[in-house]
Amino acid sequence: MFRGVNQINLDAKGRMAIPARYRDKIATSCDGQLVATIDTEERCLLLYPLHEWEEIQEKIEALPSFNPAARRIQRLLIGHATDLDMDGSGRLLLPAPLREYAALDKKIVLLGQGQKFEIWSESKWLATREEYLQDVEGGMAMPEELQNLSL
Amino acid sequence: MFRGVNQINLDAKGRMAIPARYRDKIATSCDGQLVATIDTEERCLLLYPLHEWEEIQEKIEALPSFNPAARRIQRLLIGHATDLDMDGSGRLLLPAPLREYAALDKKIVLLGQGQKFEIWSESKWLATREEYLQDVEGGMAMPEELQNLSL
DNA sequence: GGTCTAGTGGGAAAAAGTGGGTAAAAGTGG
DNA sequence: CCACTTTTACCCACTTTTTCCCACTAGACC
Repeated sequence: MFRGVNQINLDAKGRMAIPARYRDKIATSCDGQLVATIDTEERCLLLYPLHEWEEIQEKIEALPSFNPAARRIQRLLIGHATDLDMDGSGRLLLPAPLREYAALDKKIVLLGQGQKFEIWSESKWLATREEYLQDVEGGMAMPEELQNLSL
Repeated sequence: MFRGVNQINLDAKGRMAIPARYRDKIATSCDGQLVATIDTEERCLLLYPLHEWEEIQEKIEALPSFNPAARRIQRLLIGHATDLDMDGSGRLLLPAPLREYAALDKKIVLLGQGQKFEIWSESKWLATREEYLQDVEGGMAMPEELQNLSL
């Protein structure tokens, strides 16, 4: 399980150094093979260990292909999914199209999210986080399961 | 399984270089033999490994031929299906009629979509993608299978 | 304060992409 | 049916990009 926020700098070639504390887990769980794709609701990227992604892709491909909404999801998610390998120094090269989608410049944020990571531009992440906090404060509607959660 | 976006340039002869990361898979799975046809819903092309296409063609041929809608699909899909071979440098020559249908000029995009690829003109793909993202944001109606998908 | 490790940058070798030229084949006309 | 023209396909060479590796810096922990 991945968790935590990490501020990371992209270098001039678009590479990001995976924080060392995740490297062993990634190396053992998927031999350094990851898949990055876009998040369709927010302008950020999702980063999965290879086998996690393959399960998801199977589910997406199994959707009825005559359904327009399903076709869209297939095009967006599978269409943007890109295999990435960690290099010898524990870095990932994020392809230009994905960097553009998420507006990643030098400063980015890597968010651990259980089975996957999310990659945000730092500025976008900070803005979105503020927005979320406002919503919670404003008494945003919550599903019942959430209200019964004891932290 | 194919996935990912690839920006590709057509050369003056209408050839497109298949990205190297797909070549091995194509060479082993169908000995470099592919079939391209049109997508009837969007102005893009579909690219299948030969045997994948043959299964699809059998299904299309089996449709009731007295049904006008079925006849249309047969004429459009089978009618435009064209055998293509990778050349020694891993390139495909896209025939002029197909290029015209999908409005392919120099800059095109190859989208991995599981068992097949889609080929788009770059400008059309970017426009369509924006449209899709808007729809997702706007809470477009989704099939039940999709709502239960956890990514 | 020294050593080790994570992070960063850059350079060189290899591979991928691009273009063009030539030979073969197909099509056309006499 | 033969010859000529045009198109297609195959191959080779060059340029650009990518990938891999090594070295340096900075920070942390002993």
